Amino acid sequence: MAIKLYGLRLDVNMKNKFFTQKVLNVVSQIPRGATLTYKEVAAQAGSPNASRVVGSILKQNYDLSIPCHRVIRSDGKIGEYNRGAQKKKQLLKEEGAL
DNA sequence: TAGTTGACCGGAA
DNA sequence: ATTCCGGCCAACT
Repeated sequence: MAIKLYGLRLDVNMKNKFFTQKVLNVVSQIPRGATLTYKEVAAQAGSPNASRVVGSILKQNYDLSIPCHRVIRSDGKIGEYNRGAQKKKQLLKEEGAL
């Protein structure tokens, strides 16, 4: 559904490709040994309340050049991972991020 | 195009 | 410490 507001088309229920690109970019910039939370990534990408969406985006991404294992939950838990939560924990430990 | 689904978050019980 | 619940919003169907 599209809503017109002051000449702007706000598409409800439709994708925001800018957000997705920004998320991937932010995650790819996380240095070795550092971690960000899903919420922080969402904020960096311009949508502070879209932490859950960050997860679904990273879930879709299989590009190894994007270190999505460095994104963890704000409550201190590790969170999920494409190749298994154990693998994620192991990678972080190897980088000294734990 | 409308409805459903989560790699989440923060507060409440 | 641990579930439970409502809100969030791009992707999926």
